[in-house]
Amino acid sequence: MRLATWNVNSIRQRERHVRRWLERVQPDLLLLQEIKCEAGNFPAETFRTLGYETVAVGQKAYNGVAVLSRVPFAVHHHALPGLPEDDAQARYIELEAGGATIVNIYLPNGNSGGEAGFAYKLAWMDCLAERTAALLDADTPAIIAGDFNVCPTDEDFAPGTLPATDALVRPESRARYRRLIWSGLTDAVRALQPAGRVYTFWDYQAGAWRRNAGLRIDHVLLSPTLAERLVAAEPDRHERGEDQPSDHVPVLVELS
DNA sequence: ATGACTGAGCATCTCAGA
Repeated sequence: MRLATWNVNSIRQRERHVRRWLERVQPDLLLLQEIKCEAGNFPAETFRTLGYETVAVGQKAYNGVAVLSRVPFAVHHHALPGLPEDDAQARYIELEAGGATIVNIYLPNGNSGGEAGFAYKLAWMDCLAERTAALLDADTPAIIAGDFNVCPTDEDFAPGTLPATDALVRPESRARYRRLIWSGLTDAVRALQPAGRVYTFWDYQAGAWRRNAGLRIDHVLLSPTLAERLVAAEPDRHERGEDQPSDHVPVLVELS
């Protein structure tokens, strides 16, 4: 099985990029974040003609997640279980496909909205940890993937790109990411490339792509039995060099 | 010294992204 995650920064601006990428790579599942539209405006028909069925959870202007699949699936949750009922931010889809639970997340950035915005990020991460612990306790094969908005270690961002006060690297964010790892999940990319510069995002500003001043914030986490089947895991840097690209590239994982 | 974005929206600025 081949699965990818990709923050597209507006599906309406990136529809042709996604279409071309699906034709080239042909993954079984593609998890999208920041579709930036309501579910009814998601271009599902475009992807259906390529053999992919779609589920989208969206809202106007911000956030939004979707899953494209060419294998049968069943949607289990349209929001992160445990969050307040009135939380309307479109950041989570959980489904079952290929005998595994697939969780697609767009984790809050945490840099806007002051301390309240950062507190929301941390609460969201606490809630995610509860959810993943429940899946692992039940021995459910699970993949937790998406835009985590966390650089797990200092090796996961280019020197000088972020101040220590940034929500992507603050100790509180990293501690919660580590809790996910310590609970038994495997970071697929780092399992195969334990050290060195691996990035999934390059800012549009200041020539970040040209200087390779990137961040590694898009992750694929695997439950133990799926981690044993890990064959490949790598960001597709090619996409960042395309015309009018997203600031994130796809991360592709292959399981035997 | 360096370089100076992108997308959405009740829009021609503001907010968010990271």
